[in-house]
Amino acid sequence: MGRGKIEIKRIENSSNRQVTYSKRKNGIIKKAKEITVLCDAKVSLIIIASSGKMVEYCSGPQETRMKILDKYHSQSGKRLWDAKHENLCNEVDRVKKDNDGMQIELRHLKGEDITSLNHVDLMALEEAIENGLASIRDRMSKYMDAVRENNRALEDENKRLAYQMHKMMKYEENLRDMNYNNNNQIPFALRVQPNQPNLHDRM
Amino acid sequence: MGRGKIEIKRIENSSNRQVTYSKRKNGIIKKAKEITVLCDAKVSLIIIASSGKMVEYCSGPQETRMKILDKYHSQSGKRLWDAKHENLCNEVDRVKKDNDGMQIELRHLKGEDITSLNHVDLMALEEAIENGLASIRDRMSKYMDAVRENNRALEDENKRLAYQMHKMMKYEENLRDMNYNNNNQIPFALRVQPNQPNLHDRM
DNA sequence: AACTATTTATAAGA
DNA sequence: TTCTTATAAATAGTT
Repeated sequence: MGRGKIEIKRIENSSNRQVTYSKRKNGIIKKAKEITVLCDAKVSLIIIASSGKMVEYCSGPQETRMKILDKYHSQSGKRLWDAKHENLCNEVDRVKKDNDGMQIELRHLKGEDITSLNHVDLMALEEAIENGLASIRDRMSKYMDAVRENNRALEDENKRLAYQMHKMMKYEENLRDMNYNNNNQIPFALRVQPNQPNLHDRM
Repeated sequence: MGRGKIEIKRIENSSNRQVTYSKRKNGIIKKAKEITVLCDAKVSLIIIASSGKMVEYCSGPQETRMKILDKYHSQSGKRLWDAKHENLCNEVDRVKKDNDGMQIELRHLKGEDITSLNHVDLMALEEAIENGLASIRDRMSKYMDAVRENNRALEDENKRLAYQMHKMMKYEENLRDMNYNNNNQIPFALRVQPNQPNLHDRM
């Protein structure tokens, strides 16, 4: 119906196709409205262009479409909602399963509910926590290293000093032995205890 | 389009209405098929006569109608499915939201994706991690305390020893000054450096 | 988006 | 319903 007859097959020229789509889409919707009014019919019409854009017509208010689709469902016998319904149920189950798993993992990472874990689980959990706290641990362990190194150096120096003190005390005794005539100029308080007992037990 | 023009309003004559319905119904379905082929469109069309009889056209196989209705659902935002479906959809959304939240929390606890957090979030996260690792921290901090305490004690003793060394060296000098006649019995290597420089900088 | 020559749909009649 | 047919409507190609 136009200047020339056309075959009913895909219009290859893209812009022609687009124009024809627009015209015919309007035509169909107009027809749908007309049959609705003329004949008391109910119509649900949805058209989606190849671009994805959708237009729709529905006789009557929104709820009408639902009734129409219900009727379709019951008369065609084809599963339309059931399949959808089933898919949704499956998805809910799947996501809930994920949820439960993550909830447990979260509680474990927070140190809760870990009494029931066996030693393999615990090791895996420990590894996860350790990885997660890598940065904090890094800082802490570096700090610790510094403290211990300082500690060790102090111990070394301490030993050295104690050793020298010891030698020096011996020397002092020698001097005193060799010089009875000199009056004592070293107050007793200055005498050295060469080492402090039990210092290492505090670790 | 016929022998006479008609107004678009309900056809009161019942059999006329029925005839017109039949003709126009076929016309619309034909048009729907044509636009499907000509323009690559997707169409879902359901027509219900006032008698209740339904006819339908769907471009493509059965599953296409579901896709079309899905598209309708998502683009129009209008509720199409019954309450059961809606509840399921809501549940899926809710559970997925939970899922996402937990996934994020998990990643944060594992130290991932934390660059985007502001300082309040980070503090909360830190607190959670700290609580979770309370036992590990406890052990570590007790150990650390012991190390530091030992360190401090060693430092104190070190200072005390150094002070006494200092005094003793003075005393030795006095002794030497007072006894020029004695030959030197202290090798140079035994002379004490009273303290070790920069020891605290290692912290 | 408008025009218009044609095709197509269909109202009325049988 | 279906067929026919005159006529209204839709629209393909064009501007």
